[in-house]
Amino acid sequence: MGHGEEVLRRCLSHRGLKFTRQRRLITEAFLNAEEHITAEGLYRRVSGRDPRVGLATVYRTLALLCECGLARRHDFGEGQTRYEHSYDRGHHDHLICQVCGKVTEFHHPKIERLQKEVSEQARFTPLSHRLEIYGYCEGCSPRKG
Amino acid sequence: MGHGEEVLRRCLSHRGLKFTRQRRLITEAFLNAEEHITAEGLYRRVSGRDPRVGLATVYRTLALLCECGLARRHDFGEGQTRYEHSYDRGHHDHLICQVCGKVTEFHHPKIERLQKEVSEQARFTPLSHRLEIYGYCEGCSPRKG
DNA sequence: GTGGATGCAAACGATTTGCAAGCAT
DNA sequence: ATGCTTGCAAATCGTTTGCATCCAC
Repeated sequence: MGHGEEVLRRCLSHRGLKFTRQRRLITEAFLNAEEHITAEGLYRRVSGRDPRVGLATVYRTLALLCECGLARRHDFGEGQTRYEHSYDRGHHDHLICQVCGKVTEFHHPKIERLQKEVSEQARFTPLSHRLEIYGYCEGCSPRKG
Repeated sequence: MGHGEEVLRRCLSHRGLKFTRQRRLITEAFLNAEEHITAEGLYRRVSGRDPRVGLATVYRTLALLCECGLARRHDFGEGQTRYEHSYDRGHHDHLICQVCGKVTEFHHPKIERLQKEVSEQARFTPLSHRLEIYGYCEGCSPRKG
């Protein structure tokens, strides 16, 4: 069992919740899946291994993973939520290609620092943030070639 | 008639579309409403003046306002889209209070510049971006008082 | 007059929930 | 045993769409 599942197990037992077969399957599939997976996509992956797992359980488990700090929700404007791994990963932001949908991550400490400055000026206590840059990735740029 | 409506009228006629009573009512209500209004909220406002306007038309008109550059969609994670005025307004970002839901705007040129830098490094062509900082506004801060 | 616009209700798609049965503790 | 979990189907909720009628041009 991977370390991520161990985290979930602890988080569950701490709250008097159970570590079931479905939760293990879904968590394992999630941790091994591509970043930024969809609930549907994860459901399809899990169904491949065990067709008895329901979509509702995938949603319920993803909610738990978020609460335990193993997943993070993202809305990239596609009409459905994407979930990304957040265990043992530093904070990062996203470049989103409007043509092919590719999502690239980046991290920029200076931007983070300036965000704190802005918050202070507004007497605002920042807890988290979300920075998304939309445009064309290298391959989809119209001025390519 | 305000300047914003004039913009819509031009944008419509340019595409062979019509400037109807409903579109005028909805646009006027939108431009006079609070920033960051919901389709439902705008519908309620418009219904007050003319109960014959349908919610579907509000949605359809908001889509037009977005296409004409008079409105901008935002998802603040409430489960419904909010629309903000974007005519004659510079770009800005948002501080969102997780307790009371208050949205404060800010603008920080240095952050914008750094975003361009990051994009260049990734060979990404930025078209727009979205920066949201979530936390506690002054009044809702737990360390208040 | 004509093609776009409207209202209504039905359709939609992602997500959530009620419930009886199942299973981890 | 106990009560949290599950699958299923039905419900929800914001948003979109089909269609007959209406109206700006």
